[in-house]
Amino acid sequence: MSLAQLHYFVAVAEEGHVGRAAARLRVAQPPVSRQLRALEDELGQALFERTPRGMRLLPPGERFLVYARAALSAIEQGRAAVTEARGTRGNVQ
Amino acid sequence: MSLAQLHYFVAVAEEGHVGRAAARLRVAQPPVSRQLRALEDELGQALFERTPRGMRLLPPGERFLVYARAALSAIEQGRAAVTEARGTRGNVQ
DNA sequence: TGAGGTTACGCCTATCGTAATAATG
DNA sequence: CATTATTACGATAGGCGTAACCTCA
Repeated sequence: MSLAQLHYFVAVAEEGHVGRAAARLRVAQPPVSRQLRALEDELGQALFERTPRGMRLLPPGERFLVYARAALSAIEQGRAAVTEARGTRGNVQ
Repeated sequence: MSLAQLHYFVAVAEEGHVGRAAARLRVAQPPVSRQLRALEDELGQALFERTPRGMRLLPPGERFLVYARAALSAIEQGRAAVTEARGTRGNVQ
């Protein structure tokens, strides 16, 4: 699993469309499609249903989405916590 | 930032020692050392103090540790949530 | 037959491990 | 001078983009 996979997964879940997700991510479609499949392979579970109209989340995908967002959010918070720390690093001892 | 960097960071924070962290991660020392530095570079902030005895967390590192663990934990929970879903995927519709 | 997703393939970047090097108490 | 971290370097693997292909209503 990789952070890119989580980002791609969330984007596709939100767009319901690999093409739009890729555009939003400023990446070509194939990487998104591949990483999505790799993620499903690793989890041993399909996360999306493929339809001629796009991608629809399956129940396992819905469940995973919650934690994918949580993980990405934690990382952003961590980044912010460290960045805000600039100037507070007096006590290096 | 990568998940490997987060794993490496947490291991080093817990071990206080790149060598032991690497052994625990079943990886050579250099990758751990490099990824740690890359992480610090990306965050624009030192996370550890280097001593001849090993590595000690600096305040920004302490702050980041909380969120790094949260992110990794969320991923594990996500994995579990999907895995447990096996057999519950009746309503694919 | 058109909209959308996937596979093939070549290139490029990133990461690893071994070995050598630096730093510090 | 021993312990620990870092840098050099060659080899490998992973990921991207373009282009071609498949599928289904």
